[in-house]
Amino acid sequence: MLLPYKYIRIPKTVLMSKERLLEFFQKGNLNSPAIRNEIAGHFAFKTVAKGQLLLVAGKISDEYFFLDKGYLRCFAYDTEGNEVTTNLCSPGQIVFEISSFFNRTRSQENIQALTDCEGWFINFEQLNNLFHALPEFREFGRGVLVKGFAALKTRMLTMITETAEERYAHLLKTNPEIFQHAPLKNIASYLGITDTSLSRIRKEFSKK
Amino acid sequence: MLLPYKYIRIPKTVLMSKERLLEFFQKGNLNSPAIRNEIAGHFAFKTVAKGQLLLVAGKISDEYFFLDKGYLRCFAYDTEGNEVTTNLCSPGQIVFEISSFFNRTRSQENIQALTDCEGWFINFEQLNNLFHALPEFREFGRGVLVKGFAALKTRMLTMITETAEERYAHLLKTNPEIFQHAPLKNIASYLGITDTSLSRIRKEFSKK
DNA sequence: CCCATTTCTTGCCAATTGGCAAGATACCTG
DNA sequence: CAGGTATCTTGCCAATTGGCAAGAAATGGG
Repeated sequence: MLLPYKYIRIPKTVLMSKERLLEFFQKGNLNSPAIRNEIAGHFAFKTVAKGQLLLVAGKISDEYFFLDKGYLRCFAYDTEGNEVTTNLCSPGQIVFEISSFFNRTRSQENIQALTDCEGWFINFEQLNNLFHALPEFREFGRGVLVKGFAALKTRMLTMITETAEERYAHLLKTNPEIFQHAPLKNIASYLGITDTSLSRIRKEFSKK
Repeated sequence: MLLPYKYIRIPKTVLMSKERLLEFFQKGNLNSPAIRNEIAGHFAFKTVAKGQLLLVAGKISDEYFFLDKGYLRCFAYDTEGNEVTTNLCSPGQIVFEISSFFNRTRSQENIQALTDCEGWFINFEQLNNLFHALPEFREFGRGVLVKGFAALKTRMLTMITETAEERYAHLLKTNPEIFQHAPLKNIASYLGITDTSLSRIRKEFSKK
């Protein structure tokens, strides 16, 4: 029996080239092409369809995922059970739940595809082996953590020092594409406001 | 000529024992006493008098500092030049500015002693050498970053989901000692509110 | 292409938080 | 221990943000 068409179709856009993964390594100061290729060889291809979860709360994050194409969001829940978008991820980033991944504990967060996504992943054991085998890759891996940490510190500072409208204006300037891919209600909770307030802020903002 | 007394006096409480540093290593899964001692051997003693800066904005953070006694705060500036307390640090923690330290860039933040402090530090070069030499210590070092990252993520989530009063109540419950050592205006900006609002929240809160 | 569902906007009003300034309190230094 | 400085509190009022509900718009699945 033939499988239904939708199960065997591979979108034409899926080229499965590690080009951008290798570029990402290069930007992260992995200067030896041989080492970049060696590392990339341990990453496997993965797609996540729009709406699907790359990580489900309660499970252990075991994919250190380089997002090649598409957009993802991370979300947790508040005390009343409402979803709160904790991060919005664009292509060219590593996406995973740091605490669950490295401590091997159940994740508090979910990671969901906002659009159809493609990328490359490696699991904890293989990543750790590579870290211990390759000093350059350790430095690279630390750089990924440091960059993420610094970004979150900056975001926390803006939560303290800026108004909702200023945070909105800043996101619109630095990450305009996300508005094409994430629902406004997700962007609202990411900015720390309600969707109602974001709607009003956008209305005011468009007048200027 | 004799030095004035205050320049040569060493407080009686300064025992300069690495006891708590070694305990901290043990809690961080460094299970070999020999390795713990080896690592501790590279840390040097340091005091910071109340009000003094462990790190000055514009300089490169080069001290990975284990806070043994006392309390520290990290602070940055908003666009109008007002101080914003970005972190409050209690004994038993590693304190440094991650981005400046690992990227060797100028710090945006200051680190200031809220009380007289004592602790142990190691510089970037020595720390990095130890990381490359000792796999266990790398895991430990990663654990320090992961823990700090996770704590900041939790704090960001509370900034989004909780009211100022709830954040205050939470800090009072989880870190009551800090109220003995940090001025309320620092605690206020750490909580993301003005000192005026914190004062009112405390007034309301004490009624309950 | 149509219907159901989700998302977004808007009006009305309330709750939260902030800004300013004055007075009270605590703290440091000589 | 006295005076100056920094911190904290409080009153008054304004700005920001939220809650709810209804309707509009967009989206997705059959």
